[in-house]
Amino acid sequence: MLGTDRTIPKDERIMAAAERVFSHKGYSQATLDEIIKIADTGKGTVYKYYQNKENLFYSLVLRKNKPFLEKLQAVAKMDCSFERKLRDYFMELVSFMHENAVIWQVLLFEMSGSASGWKLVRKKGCENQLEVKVTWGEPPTKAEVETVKRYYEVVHSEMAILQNILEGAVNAGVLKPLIDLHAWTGSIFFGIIMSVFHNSNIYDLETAEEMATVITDRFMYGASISRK
Amino acid sequence: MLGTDRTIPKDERIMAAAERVFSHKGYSQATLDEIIKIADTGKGTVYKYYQNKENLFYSLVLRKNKPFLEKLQAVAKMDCSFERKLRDYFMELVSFMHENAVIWQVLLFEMSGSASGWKLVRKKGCENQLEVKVTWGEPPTKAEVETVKRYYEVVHSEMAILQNILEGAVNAGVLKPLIDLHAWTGSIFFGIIMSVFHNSNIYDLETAEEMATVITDRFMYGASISRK
Amino acid sequence: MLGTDRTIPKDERIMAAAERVFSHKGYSQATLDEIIKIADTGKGTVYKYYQNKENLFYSLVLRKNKPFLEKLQAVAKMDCSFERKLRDYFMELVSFMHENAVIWQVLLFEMSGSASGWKLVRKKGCENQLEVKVTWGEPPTKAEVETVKRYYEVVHSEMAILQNILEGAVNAGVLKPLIDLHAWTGSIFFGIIMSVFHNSNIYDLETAEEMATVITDRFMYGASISRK
Amino acid sequence: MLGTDRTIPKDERIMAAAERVFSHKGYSQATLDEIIKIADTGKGTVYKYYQNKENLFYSLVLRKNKPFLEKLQAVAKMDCSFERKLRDYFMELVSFMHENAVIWQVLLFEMSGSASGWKLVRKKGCENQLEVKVTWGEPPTKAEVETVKRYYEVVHSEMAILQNILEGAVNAGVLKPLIDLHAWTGSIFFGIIMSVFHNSNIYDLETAEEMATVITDRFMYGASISRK
DNA sequence: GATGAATGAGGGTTCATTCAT
DNA sequence: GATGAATGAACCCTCATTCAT
Repeated sequence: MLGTDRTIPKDERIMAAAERVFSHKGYSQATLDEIIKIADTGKGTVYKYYQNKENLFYSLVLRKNKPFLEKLQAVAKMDCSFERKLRDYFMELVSFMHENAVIWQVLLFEMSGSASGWKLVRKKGCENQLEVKVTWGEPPTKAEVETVKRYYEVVHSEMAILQNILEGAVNAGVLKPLIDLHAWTGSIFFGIIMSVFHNSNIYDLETAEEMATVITDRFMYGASISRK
Repeated sequence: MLGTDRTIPKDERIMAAAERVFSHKGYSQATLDEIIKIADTGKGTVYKYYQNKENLFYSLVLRKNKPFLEKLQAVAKMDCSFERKLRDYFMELVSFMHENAVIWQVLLFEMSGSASGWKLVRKKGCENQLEVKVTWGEPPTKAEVETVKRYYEVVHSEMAILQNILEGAVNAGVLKPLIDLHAWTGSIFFGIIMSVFHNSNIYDLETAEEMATVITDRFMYGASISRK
Repeated sequence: MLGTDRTIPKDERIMAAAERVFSHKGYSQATLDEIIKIADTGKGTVYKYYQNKENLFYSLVLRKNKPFLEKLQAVAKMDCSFERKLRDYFMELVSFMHENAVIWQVLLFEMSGSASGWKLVRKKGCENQLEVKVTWGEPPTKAEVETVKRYYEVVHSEMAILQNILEGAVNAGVLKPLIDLHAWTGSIFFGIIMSVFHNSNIYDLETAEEMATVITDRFMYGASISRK
Repeated sequence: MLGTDRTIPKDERIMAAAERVFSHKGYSQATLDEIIKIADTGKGTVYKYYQNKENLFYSLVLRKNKPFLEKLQAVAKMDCSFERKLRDYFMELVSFMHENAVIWQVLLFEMSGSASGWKLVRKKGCENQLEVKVTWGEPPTKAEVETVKRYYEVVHSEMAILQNILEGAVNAGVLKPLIDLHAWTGSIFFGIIMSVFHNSNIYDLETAEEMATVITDRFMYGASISRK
């Protein structure tokens, strides 16, 4: 029981319990009852610190994301070869996603918003602006948009760093010019994530490292034996 | 109303309605009430043809997967260049995943099994065997394992074909030897899927084609400007 | 137990139980748990027939109001002296309000809307139009306005008949011209209601009759044309 | 923030906050959280000075009633015509009820006691004695009776003064003899209150005055000795 | 004494599943 | 066989009240 340790503040105990439950059950299947049971606390306490279930989840995501982002930024700022930089980024990504697989799966699913009949799409040309695109049903409320936007920004914050690294490499003449850099970034980013999600045998540092190396190499030089 | 056409058997009307609803709402948010309303049938009828909600979802997945697999197999059997084959496989994958984004997202989530405290992992060396790996809590019942296994196998059936294509190319000396071919396959496969999930701007055949070409090219020759 | 009689349909059993509970506890203090216990039914059943608690209450009000309105209308259409007509109207009002004291008290309280920071006010000059007047806090949602409007209309339907009777009398020269007839009507109407609410000793037909006579008499010889 | 002024004692700050909140939200919708936030005090403090929510409400009622009663008594003691006295009483009543509409509405509702399956009824003939009349369910506990009795007495204290005025006028031969004076008093008293509750257009002194005049006039020339 | 973190019973509401018709 | 009325466990959330600090 996580909650048994009375020295840890309630809000942290709740957060820890939430992490465990969301990690195991995903969002919809997770229940506050289970969380408070693990945190050994009352139901009202959760609502004191976190407004509601969604906010608890979001808080968890933010909390996880913060140190992760810092690591990624540190990588981006490193003074070293592009290839090294890329490899390190991938390493961090692989480690993190392995540890937080379920939660980030939920995050990505919610972020896509597709299950609600609408999406957030970057405005063409103006990539910082997001616009709501309704595909069916009722348009979302402002609050709903805000929620998805927050999720979107979490993921985007992680991707943006990769995009920067790639951009730098293109400008430095190390990479072929990439049209639609953003799409490329997404493809790599999501590709790695999904691989991690579905390869549970990567769970130690060594394999993570190995995986990062392979991915980097493949990204850089491709799989073909011949040259184009 | 889909169900109005009385000539169509009930089970098919239910299936069609289920597709519509699951595609829109995902699994948890989908309700039988909405499905039967669209199918214009009684609630008991659903339980007659499909044991329960989960089974209905699975049946839908199977039904969608079948023609998709056939297309992929046709691609694999084509007598043409590896590159063409790859490109065509990607095309089919992109189209299909675009059309069935929400359902397959659910499928992948459920398949990961982590949502229940345990996973299915391929036995090292013996890749056809799956074993249950409990990460916490109670071990799953046989029925639960069976459920996840079924999802796993659906996805695996799609990936296997890609793996075959790659394997052939390696053997033919067109591709560099790929250690852990399975992991590679997963990486590519999931990378594409995720890109599709999160790029709503791919929605017509033309862009799908373009995307497939780019992916193929990148996979084959990499992004580096120089040769290794 | 009201619900024991299996021959009565569930929705009527629920309605009967709701009447009992709302009559006893008012709106806020009434709980669905108690209602379903009395109705001997499941909680979901309530939501099948009535969308939610508020709707259940409103349905109850409508159901009570309908026969009451018919009686009042019958009185208004009677071919007799104005005084007789008025007395009969009062009689019906007194009986009804005695029987449904708590429910109508709730109705009037909710209708006033004052506890929500806004009111429905008749537009000056244009008495059929209602407009929202915010006195403090957030303006109400459309749904909230609609709810209060419905309550308002129930009460108004009862008052309108009295107003008609009075108007007829003024036109016939039996009553002094009454400026702001609507306010007058309200004053009389609410005065009677409140008297009933707080005079539990009026509970038989005889006293109701007596009370009606007294009220009529008092009203007439203040309002009668023939003096001052 | 009402509570910011540190010179005012806590209990008064709480009372002021309670007035604001109960006036806005009614009883059930009012929360202690909002009250203590406005009062800028701790939750425990409320329970120190006032035992519980109900008691806080009652204390508020008493506090409001006291100066009001004094005004009414002053009116009753005035040395002037009955008509003037009546008009002034009405004026005070109208002003007060307008200002305290929500709180007094709650008060009247709770006072009726019917919300709990029993009522307080004046013993016939012996009007000062109250007896409990159970209409259904369990009889109330002594404490519950006491609570309702307290509310009853607040309202009665206001009505009693009107009754005195009327009684004096009857004895002085200004008014017709009124059988069941108490019922009459209630009818007038509650009639005015309800009119105020449901006429939000009375909100300044001038209209209050006007209203009082009209009511007086109407009452008088129906009740005046000089006719029929 | 004053506080406010913590509580948990209880509220309205949803929905997969059952079973009598 | 097909139905859909009925169910009730389970959900998220609120808030009056307590009590350790």
